[in-house]
Parts: sequence; structure tokens; C-alpha cells
Amino acid sequence: MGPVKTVKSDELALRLVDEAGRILSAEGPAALTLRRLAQTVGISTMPVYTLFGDKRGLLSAMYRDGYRRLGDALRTAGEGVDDPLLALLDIGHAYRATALANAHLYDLMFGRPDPAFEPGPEAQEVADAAYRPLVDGVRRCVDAGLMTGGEAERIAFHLWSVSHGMVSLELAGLQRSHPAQAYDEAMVFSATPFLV
Amino acid sequence: MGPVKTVKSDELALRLVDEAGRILSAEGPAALTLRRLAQTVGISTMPVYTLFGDKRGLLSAMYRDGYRRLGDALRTAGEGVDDPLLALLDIGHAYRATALANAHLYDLMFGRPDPAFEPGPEAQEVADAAYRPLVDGVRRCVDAGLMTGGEAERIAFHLWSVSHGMVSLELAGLQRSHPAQAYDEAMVFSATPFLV
DNA sequence: TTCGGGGAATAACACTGTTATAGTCGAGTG
DNA sequence: CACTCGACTATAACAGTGTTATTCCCCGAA
Repeated sequence: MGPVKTVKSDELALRLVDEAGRILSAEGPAALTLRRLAQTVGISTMPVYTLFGDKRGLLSAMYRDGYRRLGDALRTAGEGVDDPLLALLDIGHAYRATALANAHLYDLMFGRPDPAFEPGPEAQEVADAAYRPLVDGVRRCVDAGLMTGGEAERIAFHLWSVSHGMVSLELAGLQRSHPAQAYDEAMVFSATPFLV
Repeated sequence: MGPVKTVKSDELALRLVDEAGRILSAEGPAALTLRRLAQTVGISTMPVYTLFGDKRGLLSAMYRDGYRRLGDALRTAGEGVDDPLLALLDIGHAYRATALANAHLYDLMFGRPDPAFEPGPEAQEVADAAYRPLVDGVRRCVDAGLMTGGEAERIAFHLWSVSHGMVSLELAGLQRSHPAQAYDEAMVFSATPFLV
């Protein structure tokens, strides 16, 4: 295969992943049909198979793209803030914001929609890369002498777990009132054991 | 409609929900087909529609049943332990155990598999009833003077969120090592800000 | 016994993912 | 420049899904 064609193909693949994410976030997983997707993009259903091999392949690409976007959001949120603790708070807010912005993609990333959709070690890599900014933010706090009580990775994973739990419960509709305020409180509570 | 028929129908409904949960946990959501379910139970697909009206109705019944089972597990775990803090730990362990025991049902309860599958206020009620034992356990600790720093409901929701986050990340395959130990640590960390 | 009605079985419909078949367009060669 | 070859595409067919219309049967009441 020539290089020009692959460029074209990559372009089409990007457009497909993008439009699929739009459909998924707008109308839910039931509306994400290969025929529907192909029609809105203006092609047939076959290119999806030549590009991704399968619908699972498309979902896997969306999965990776979602983690990539999440990582970008966390990274840009962490940059530009001098106070390491405030940067950590901004990262937490960015996490919730991006999760709420496209809830169905979040479901795809953290749920297992299909038994054949195994995350695999590659998925673990993209997830690690996505929450790397959080680890860096925690490490900044540790290096600045603001946090202690464990390795940065462990603390970061705990913070991630709390944020994810709050957002997940909120998305599931199991949050009685003032979700934003409850999220802020949870962030403070989860960081408390590690503050000096 | 006569009472006898409703009893029979209720029996069949229970069997359907039970077998559907078994199929879901064993082979995933893709295997949960109405024809498959009807065949294994030994009936046609029609009774499913007369009993639940829809596949969404069946999923909704499974949803409620899952929360009911979760609530039972938490309640039985909380009873029989004198030390309120140890009871809280047992509740947390029971939460993780039941979640891991039937992961796909957990997905159904905390994810939104279908856009038309709105949890609604009724779902919020069953969820509240399910984690009521946790609230009671926290209240016991507060009343015993072992915890403080907020209302029992707020503290319980925070603990729930942490447990749910840890279990959810573990189920998503995003846990590097020793998930049980990490879960225990997270429980301690999440309770630390409230211990006297 | 007869009749009526509610639920169940069968089969049809529209739709899905997937695949086999056929067609079409462009690039490389004589 | 004509031609052939090959990859990629669209069309259509296949198996299977949720759902529904039709038919049928069986059980209870008059």
C-alpha cells in the first residue's frame, strides 16, 4: 500500500472516530450503527471494516481516542498553575468536566460493553498515559513538601479512584444534590490523609 | 386477572430475572438474547413481553434485583459484628466481593447501557435502600464517638464513592497489582479524615 | 357443555453486524 | 497512449436481534 493512500485512510479513520464519538455522546450507543455512521460520513460501511476490521476495532479506536483526549485535558489543566495543590484541584475539575462533557464515551472507557472487548495491556498503557499528569501533579506536591505518606503513584491512584467514583455515581444518577460541591468536598477529603 | 395467575407469573418473572442474570454474568451482555433466555427457561419470547413489556423492562427488573442483592449482602455483612469500625470494614469487603462476583450486573447497575434506560427516581430509591446499611454502619460509628466531621449520610456517600471507584477501576482492568490490598488501603484512607 | 377471553406460540417485519460478490477507478507497463 | 492488473469500494445477501401481528389453545364462567 502506498503512503498517500494511508494518509487518506488515516484522515478518514480520524473522521470516523470523531463522528462516531459525536453520535455516541449525542444519542447513545443504540444509535451508533455502522450504516448510520457510514451514511453521515458519506461512505459505505465497508471502509469501516477495511480500516478497523470490526466494530470492536472502531470502539477500540474510540476508546484510545477518549483516553487521549482525557490525558490532554488533564495535562493542559495542570500546566499554568504555580501552586501545586491548586494545580491538583484544577486537574480534578478538568477530570469531572471532560467526563460529564461526553458521558457515553466515558462509559465506553470504564465499562465493558462487550465481553470480546478486552482492554488488554495496550489499553492499560493508554490509561496510564492519560492519568500521568495527575501523577506528575502529585509528585510536584510531594517534591514541594506539601504531601507525604506514600509514593506519588499510589497517592495519585487513590485520588483518581475517588474522582472516578464520584463522577461515576453522578453519571449513574445516584447523587442527591449539589454534585459539584460534593465533588469538591470529596477531593479535599481524599487528599487530607496525605497533606503535611 | 386472578390471583393464581399473578403468582404463577411472578414465579416465572423471578426465574427469568435470575436466569438472565446468570447468562449476563457468565457470557456477557451480547449473549443475553431474548430468544436465548426464553429457550433456556423453556418458554417462548412472548411471556417476556407480557411480563416486562420490553427488554428494557427486563433489564430494569434485573437492575432492581441487583441492588436488592447488594443491599442484602451489605446488611448481612454489617450484622453480627460488634465493633462499629470493623463492621464498616466488613461492609466494604462485602461490597467489593459482590461487585466482583457478578461484574456484568454491576455494569448494568452503574452504567447506562441504553439511552432509553433512564434510572429515574425509582432507581434512586432502590439504590438508596441498597446502601442504607452503610449509612447505618457509619451512624453507629458516629454515635459511638468513633467518627465525626459531618452527617452520617455525607460520610457514607463518600465512603461509597471511594469503594465504587476502586472496584470500578479494578473491573476495568486499570489496577496494576494487589487490588485487594489497594482496596483495603483506600478504605482506610477514605475513613481517615473522619476518625476522631 | 358451550362460549369467551387472556396469554402463549408461531411467524413475519425492520433492523443490526458481517461477509461474499461484483464493479470501478487509478496506477504502472508495453 | 492503450492496456492490464490490483486494490478499494458499493451493492447485496446472510444470520441473528428486538419487536409485533396473527393465530391458536386452554382455562374459567354461565
